[in-house]
Amino acid sequence: MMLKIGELASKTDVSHHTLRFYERQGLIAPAGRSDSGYRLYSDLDVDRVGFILSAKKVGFTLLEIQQLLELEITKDDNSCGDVKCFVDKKISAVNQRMLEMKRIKKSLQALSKACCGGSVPATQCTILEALSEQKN
Amino acid sequence: MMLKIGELASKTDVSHHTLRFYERQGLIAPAGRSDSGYRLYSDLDVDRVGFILSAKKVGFTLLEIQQLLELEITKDDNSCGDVKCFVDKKISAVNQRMLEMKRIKKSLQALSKACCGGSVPATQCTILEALSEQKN
DNA sequence: CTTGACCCTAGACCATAGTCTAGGGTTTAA
DNA sequence: TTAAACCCTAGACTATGGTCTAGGGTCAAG
Ligand SMILES: [Zn+2]
Ligand SMILES: [Zn+2]
Ligand SMILES: [Zn+2]
Ligand SMILES: [Zn+2]
Repeated sequence: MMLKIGELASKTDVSHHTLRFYERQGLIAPAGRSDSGYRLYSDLDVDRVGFILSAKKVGFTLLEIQQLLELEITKDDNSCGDVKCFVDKKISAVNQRMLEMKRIKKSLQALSKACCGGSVPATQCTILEALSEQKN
Repeated sequence: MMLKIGELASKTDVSHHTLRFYERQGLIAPAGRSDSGYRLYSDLDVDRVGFILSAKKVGFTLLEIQQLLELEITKDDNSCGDVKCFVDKKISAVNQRMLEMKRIKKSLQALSKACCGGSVPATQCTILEALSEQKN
């Protein structure tokens, strides 16, 4: 019933290095310790690693996951609105980054389009010229 | 005609810290040094900082900018095709990242949609439940 | 001749998410 | 009893793009 770190590692496919790293980051702590100081994890801890992995898959950072876990643990004192708000803020941040990436993509495509791409020397390459242009 | 680092910094809006950092990264080197060891920059160096800033704006990393500068310097020996290929590879990478962001955005939106967002306790919050779900 | 503004090098520090090593101790099985 | 396999802590190291400090040297004006 209690797992040592190596067992948890193979069960969750998270390395023991990473599990200890998550512990230092305050994401997970073993349910107890053996007499010799070995970490001992319970089934709840296994679930917790699952939560962390799920949250990572949807793009949350470790800090955000820490906050989500806090919400989870104290969920009786939090409302659905609190949790949804947390997710919606993340959606906004993701949207922001996507807009920036779209801008970048368009700029790059414009550069690519203007370049002949031939085997002629790049002496007059429009890409290099565009990047060299002074915007004063 | 020759600028000291502080002058280049205010001219380009790049801090002297960052200029020295770029130098360590091999992006730019002063045209010369004064007797007392001060960095002295030429007009070409000003252009070079402009190139770096332009390339940053379209999303290139410092390593990529280093490679682009290499292309620029040896442009007589490179073809337009080489330069365009470099940009197209970057576009592919950007597309990859955008796909991943879209996946994340959709997941987050699905989570948000399923949650009632009300002021009821989050004890049965579908978001927390979805993240807790085991995918074995 | 001192003050302030500038310059120098070398190196520490920040976030982010780990990975790995050194140098020990423990457990288990042959 | 000894070797393998596991565990422990503490801390270094990776990439990325800087920022900042410590502890000096230089230069110009008053
Ligand atoms: Zn061309
Ligand atoms: Zn071209
Ligand atoms: Zn609800
Ligand atoms: Zn909810």
